[in-house]
Amino acid sequence: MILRTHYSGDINAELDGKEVILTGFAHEMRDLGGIAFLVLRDRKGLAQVTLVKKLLGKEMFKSARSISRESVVMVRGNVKAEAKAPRGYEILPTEIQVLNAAQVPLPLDPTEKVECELDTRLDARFMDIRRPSVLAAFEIESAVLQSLRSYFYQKGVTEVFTPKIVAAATEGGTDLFPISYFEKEAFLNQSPQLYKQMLMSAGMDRVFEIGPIFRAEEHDTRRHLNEAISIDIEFSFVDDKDVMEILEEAVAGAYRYVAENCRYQLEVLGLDLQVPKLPFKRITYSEALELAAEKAGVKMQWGDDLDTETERFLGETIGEHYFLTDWPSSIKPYYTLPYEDRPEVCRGFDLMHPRMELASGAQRVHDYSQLVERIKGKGLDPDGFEFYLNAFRYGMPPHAGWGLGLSRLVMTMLKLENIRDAVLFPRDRRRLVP
RNA sequence: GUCCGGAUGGUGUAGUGGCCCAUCAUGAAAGCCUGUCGAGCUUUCGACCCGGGUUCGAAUCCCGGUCCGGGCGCCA
Repeated sequence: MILRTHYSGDINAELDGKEVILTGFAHEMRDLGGIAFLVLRDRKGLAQVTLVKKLLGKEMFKSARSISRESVVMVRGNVKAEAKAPRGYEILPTEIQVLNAAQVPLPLDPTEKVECELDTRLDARFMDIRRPSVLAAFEIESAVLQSLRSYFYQKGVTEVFTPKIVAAATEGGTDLFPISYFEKEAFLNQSPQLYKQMLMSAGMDRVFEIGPIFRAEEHDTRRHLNEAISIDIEFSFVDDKDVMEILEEAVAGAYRYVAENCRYQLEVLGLDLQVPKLPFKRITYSEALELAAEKAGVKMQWGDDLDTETERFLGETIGEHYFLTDWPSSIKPYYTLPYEDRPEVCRGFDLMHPRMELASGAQRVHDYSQLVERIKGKGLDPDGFEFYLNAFRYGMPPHAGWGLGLSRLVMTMLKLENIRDAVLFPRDRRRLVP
């Protein structure tokens, strides 16, 4: 039993005279006395239901015009082409049922006439998402995922899931959330990194995973969350340059897919989406440092991680997506492969949007002894990595991969101010509910 | 963690010592209106984050707390 024949957005004047059943929320009511207009909203748009007192009779007219905003209603009626109606059609109802009445007052205004603060919106997120521009962002996020998945499948990549509950801090540095796992202590995984590498040793050759990652860092910015969705790939028998091409194609492909398939949502958001041009610029870490020193007088030592100021300067100067490559080995993780002829530089890269980092990846170390040395060099204990290191002892193909933040991709694509706008129920330093 | 800013009806706001039993918009309730499309008009309802202090008088100034926003830090 499906309680509708059409979505509002699917109706057009060509259905003139046809009976339809629409279900959705009572968006607003404009009552002119002898005639009233009930605007019904569902996820594809708005439909005007015209209530004419003479046609409906006093009783039905009276009860229909008293429907509270945001109540869930079902309308059965006939489509009528009508020049005076928005979008050229209206519904003349024969039956109106309130399936579930909404209480008043509402926690926020779903018609978006009145502004609403982020905190208020997140507290009443279920209703916030009823706002068309909020919903549009999440529908676009779904389209981005669809685009990425189909791109990976077309490239012959196998989709996998790796554990989110893990035994130990796998990479050092970042803080993990401890959880209780029967009689043991366990953690929420910060990244699928070690597992996707192990799958290279397993001969899976090309894998991708889209799933949650958890960071217990106490950061407090518009672009960080403690739970995020990461898009990860790992390919065998390729190098860093190859996976950078995969990355830029995946990102540009997502833009293209959204531009072609999410016209309604982009219109709701008032966006004219420009598909980024390929290939993205490649800038080495050293070049970035020089650029920042020359033009902005930013003084950073070679080997320092780029601070926010430098990152922002580079973004403004370059003005489009770009890769930062050839990082100092000292500031990239142990699994990043150093260049053979100059080991102080490594084959790690970041994909940058002018506003922020979107992804990072690398050619990986695949030699067991070298990996052990790199782990030691970072001040970590190889014993803690035994389950991981074992995969390097019996034939590990050379491999490379990256991890891309889904919410950051959507946030930058849609020019959202805060990453919380790109996550349904964000988890940050303070927010655990809803 | 730190620096800056903020907290006023359900929502978004105005108000920096008396003009405020608090402004405007939206909303809610009632009424008028047959083509609205942010409909219009009339009436009504609904708020100064918590605690302490200064003062004849505090939404407004001071102290403490809580919460929120933004920047930085942190972010393999």
